[in-house]
Amino acid sequence: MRISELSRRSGVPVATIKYYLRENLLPRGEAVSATQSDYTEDHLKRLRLVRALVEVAEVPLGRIRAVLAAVDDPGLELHTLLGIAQYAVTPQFEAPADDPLWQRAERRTDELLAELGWKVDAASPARGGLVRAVATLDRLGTPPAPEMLCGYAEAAHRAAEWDISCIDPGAARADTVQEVVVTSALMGQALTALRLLAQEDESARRFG
Amino acid sequence: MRISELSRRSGVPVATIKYYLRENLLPRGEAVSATQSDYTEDHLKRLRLVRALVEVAEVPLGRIRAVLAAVDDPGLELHTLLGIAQYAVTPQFEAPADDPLWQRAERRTDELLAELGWKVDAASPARGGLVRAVATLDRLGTPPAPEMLCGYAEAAHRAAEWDISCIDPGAARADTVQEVVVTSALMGQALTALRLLAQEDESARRFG
DNA sequence: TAATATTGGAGAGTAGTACTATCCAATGGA
DNA sequence: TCCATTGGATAGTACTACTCTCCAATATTA
Repeated sequence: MRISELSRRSGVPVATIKYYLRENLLPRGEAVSATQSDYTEDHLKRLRLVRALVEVAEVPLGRIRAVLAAVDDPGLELHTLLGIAQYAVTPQFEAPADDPLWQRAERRTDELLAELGWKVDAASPARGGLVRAVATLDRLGTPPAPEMLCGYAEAAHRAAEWDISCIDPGAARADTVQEVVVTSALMGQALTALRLLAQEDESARRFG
Repeated sequence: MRISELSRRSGVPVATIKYYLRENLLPRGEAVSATQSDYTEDHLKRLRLVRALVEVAEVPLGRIRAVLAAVDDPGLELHTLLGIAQYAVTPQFEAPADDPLWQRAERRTDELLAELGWKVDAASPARGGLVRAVATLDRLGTPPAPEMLCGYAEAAHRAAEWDISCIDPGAARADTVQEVVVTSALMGQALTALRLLAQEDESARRFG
């Protein structure tokens, strides 16, 4: 198909598709002549993936590029790929040096992880994100109760079990890979939305 | 205290504090002379809240302004305030008209909510966010299984129970209000991080 | 008291992200 | 033949969140 049809079927403007081609977020179509390339269903699929990550998961384009490179790398194992997908959707930041509050948050986080028996990389961006949330709550004068963190961890574990059980390690790799990335990013959005809805319901029951 | 001390104690540059003053994210200090104003501990508290929402929860400044107006409105009930806080942290978007995929996602979402017995506003931004996530997963060819959505909902409900049970309706309003906003936004970050950590652990157990 | 620093206030400038518009020459289709 | 479309490149735009510079009026300090 040509670029105009790709645009029509995806709902993405031609100018934006050209931009994605320039930015290596979408591979070039096969050149048919100097003024025409042929795009396939795979291009459409990839374009939809990019739009899903941009619009819904709000992943910056630079991160999406990294995710796509991982998706296209046939040598990567699923566990590694999941790590890359996670890295992409987790905002990075540097930990402040010599902040006693931060160090306390790190201690509390590591204690929680030890108690749960979760084996995670100490350099995991998700661990950093959790430390930051705990440290920030502490700074604002409302440190989370250990039981609350534990309850949250149980809830998170329940969701993660579904995520991982959805992965069929025997299925065709190309399909699995996109599914891992998509599930990690979009079901994260779903969980966030569901928590807010549950809050609304619970708040209505108690106060409304 | 003067602006330089406010800057030192908060870690926020003076230029940024001036910007927040201009943008009505921080009330002006009491004018002592033509070149000096007095800032209080409340200013520091407010500044920390703004930074927490900007840096950690990644809420845009325009939304933060709306949240702060709600926080400062003494006439608002807790349930209403929670709604405003939710509205602020949920990105807005308009639903596509006449998209059969979207309509299917709406049906599935409403069925889920009915099954769960959750009483939520049909115009709730969180409901919109859930519909969008479901519709996007569908468009990408991996619609979430109903049991999975249900499992996620249970997990979300668990977290939300903690959120709401933390609220003491009898406590001093000014404190409660900030706690509601902060819990909603920052524990959301914590939940996201915990889910990724749980994924990492679960993935390591099964594949790693 | 003189020199230096700080402040409030305003406006302009900057950096990053994600497009969007315009232009061009080379086709392609009616 | 002639008008629309395409690939390719460059420049411009919109938005957010600062950051910088300047000014005159104080404050502080040597």
